Amino acid sequence: MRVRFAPSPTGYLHVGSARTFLFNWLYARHNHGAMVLRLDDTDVERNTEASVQSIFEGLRWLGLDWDEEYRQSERLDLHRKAAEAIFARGLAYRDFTPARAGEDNQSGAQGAWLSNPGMRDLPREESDRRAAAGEPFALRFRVPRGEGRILRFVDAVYGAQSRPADEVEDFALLRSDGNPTYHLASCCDDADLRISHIIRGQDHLTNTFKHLLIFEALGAAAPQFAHLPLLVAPDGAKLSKRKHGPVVSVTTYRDAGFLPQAFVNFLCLLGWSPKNDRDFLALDEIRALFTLEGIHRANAVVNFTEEDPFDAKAVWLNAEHIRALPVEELSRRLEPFFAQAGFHAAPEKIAAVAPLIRERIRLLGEAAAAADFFFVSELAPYDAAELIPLKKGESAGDPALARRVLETAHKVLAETPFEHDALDKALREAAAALGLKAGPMFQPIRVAVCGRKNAPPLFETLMVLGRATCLERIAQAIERLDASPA
RNA sequence: GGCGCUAUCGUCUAGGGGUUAGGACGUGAGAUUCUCAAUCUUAAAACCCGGGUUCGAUUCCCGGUAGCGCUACCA
Repeated sequence: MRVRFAPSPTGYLHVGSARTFLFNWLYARHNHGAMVLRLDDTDVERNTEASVQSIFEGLRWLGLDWDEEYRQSERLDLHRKAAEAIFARGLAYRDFTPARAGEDNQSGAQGAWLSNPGMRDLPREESDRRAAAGEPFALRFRVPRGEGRILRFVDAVYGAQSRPADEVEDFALLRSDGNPTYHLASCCDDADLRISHIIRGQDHLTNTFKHLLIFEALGAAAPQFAHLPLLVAPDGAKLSKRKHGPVVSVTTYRDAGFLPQAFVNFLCLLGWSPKNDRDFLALDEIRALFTLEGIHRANAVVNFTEEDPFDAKAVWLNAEHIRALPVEELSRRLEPFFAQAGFHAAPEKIAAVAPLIRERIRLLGEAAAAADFFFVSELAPYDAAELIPLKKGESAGDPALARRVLETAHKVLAETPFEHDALDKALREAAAALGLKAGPMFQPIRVAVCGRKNAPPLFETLMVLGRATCLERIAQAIERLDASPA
């Protein structure tokens, strides 16, 4: 059992490509087969080495591996020889018609594949003579006509497919520069590399009939086919960089702080179902559960908007995976995101912070904003009014009360051991002594210490911050209160 | 235009001749907690349309419609 992923390196790794790789990988690993990575770089004009690197980078980030690696550009001899053999067998012919760049024949032209009349039936002597004279030509496959031949294959996802050969155009095998086309190169390599299952996007479903013809001309058995429903944008169009921007690049997800396992989890659910009502899945589980039968046939929409570039389910899955991570690993994942925000802290510090924010972030990229007060030496300015607890329905609180709370807190924190239970007990007792519930007691402290109302649980936060910082910030909060009007 | 593929809540999907059409995300409401988050409960939310087959179709068949794909010397 051998499968392959064959991207053309013309840009970064696309989420659709990533999913195709994933499905191939899952199939290979589930069935103990080989995963082949082949770079289909026959389009010299558009291929770049940078793209090759970004594909590798993306796949490595996903945590998916492969067993063999090839580049089509290094296999051109094979393709040309195959083309010659096909030509020698009379299964292809030279087409001397100049290439028509950008021209389309969607506008009602009947039998567009016959639009180079004469070429198919050009006498061999004339063809040879013109070729010898150096006239450029494309090599076209001579699709059987008028024989009533029906091309058939059974797709593992879409079922039995058939098409009369008469409806297949005489597609090109070789360009006029002598380079193989995708169809030729791809089939040659699939045959040569003994690929047993081709799992690829549904946009190739109709192309498969051409490929059947090529495999036959090559004298090779056709592999099994499984076509995958396409990933589309909310507007229904196939995801594309030009139309949809960076949201189609896996690096965008990575840089925003998706965990690879979460992203893989999200991707696998697009067009495939474990059929067990579960959504949160680890890679091992997915691999164990994966079958081609679980793939369904309709295109899947990846939801995103201008304001919200990530599918809500992807974000939720990421939050779930973040919570499932051991603290040490989460800390390790968080470190670069903190560093990027200018927070360079010791691993122990990050490990102490991580548990406090893990339930409050959905993307690793949100961590810095959620935990800034743990790292900065000086709190960003905040409104003193935040320090003043409000009763329900009240529009203005009592600054004097806030002041009393903070002064009490300062005293309590100066003499209480910075341990969870001790802080809990001491602060609650202080609240009771002031005739306050926990809420109005804790809020001023929280704001004083974090610079904002919404933050992790108070005692844990105080402990991570440490006594000195807490006392200093509470003192500053009191000053702030005094300085503020009203 | 031709050919092909597809069609279940907003989205990802399960299901399948008789079901209260299931789950998840998201959304609303409530509970809970020192805030936020998390968690729990709960609500609203779908079988594209028309024919046929059938005692009975969302499910099977046909047609329509819509979306997508292919129709390149792109892959």
